[in-house]
Amino acid sequence: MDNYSILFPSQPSSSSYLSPHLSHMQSNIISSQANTSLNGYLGMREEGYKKVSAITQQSHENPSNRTEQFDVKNEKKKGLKKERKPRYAFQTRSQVDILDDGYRWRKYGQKAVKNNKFPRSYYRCTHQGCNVKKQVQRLAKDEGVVVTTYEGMHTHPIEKSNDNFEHILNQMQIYSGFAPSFGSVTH
DNA sequence: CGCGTTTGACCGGCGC
DNA sequence: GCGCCGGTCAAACGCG
Repeated sequence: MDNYSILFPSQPSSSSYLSPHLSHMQSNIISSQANTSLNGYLGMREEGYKKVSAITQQSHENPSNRTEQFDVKNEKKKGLKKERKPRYAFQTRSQVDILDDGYRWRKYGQKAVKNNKFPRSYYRCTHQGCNVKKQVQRLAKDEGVVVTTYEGMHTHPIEKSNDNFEHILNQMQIYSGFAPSFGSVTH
């Protein structure tokens, strides 16, 4: 956790090691809604999503309930494509992939990424009724950089409230206008 | 025993 | 239609 620092997308990588001055955290948040060139920097395919609707993440997709999934399929048959929530990407310089952010995540998949020797991991928030997902992936170019992509927003409080990273989270929420999950590391 | 991870299978979309 | 690709499922497994 000592080497948590932010890589600013708009800056050359010359001085990518920064002390964690998290008041600048918002610079690191890339919204898929904004459709800026920053997405290109991340090499993500946010623009490839067909529908970014502003629906709240309701339980239209219950992992443990097969019948509900059938409903979703029915919906799709009516011509409704799978709706996508906006996604938010972070870049963080860290040795470890697992950035504990105060929420509880359950890993549900891992896939190899093309042109990247590192795999991408898929996590889902384990909170009841919370369908927030995130993907964690390491940059092929710079293996010191971890890209975390959040999908959806938490509608529930953080479950852990540990050390000083908690107030950092608050900072982020203030600056960015949404409630990212990021922060404390269980040490 | 409850919860989280691992990992191959599966599935839908898309390009050819 | 077929194969690739990104994403998800779920059974088996691991661990406290």
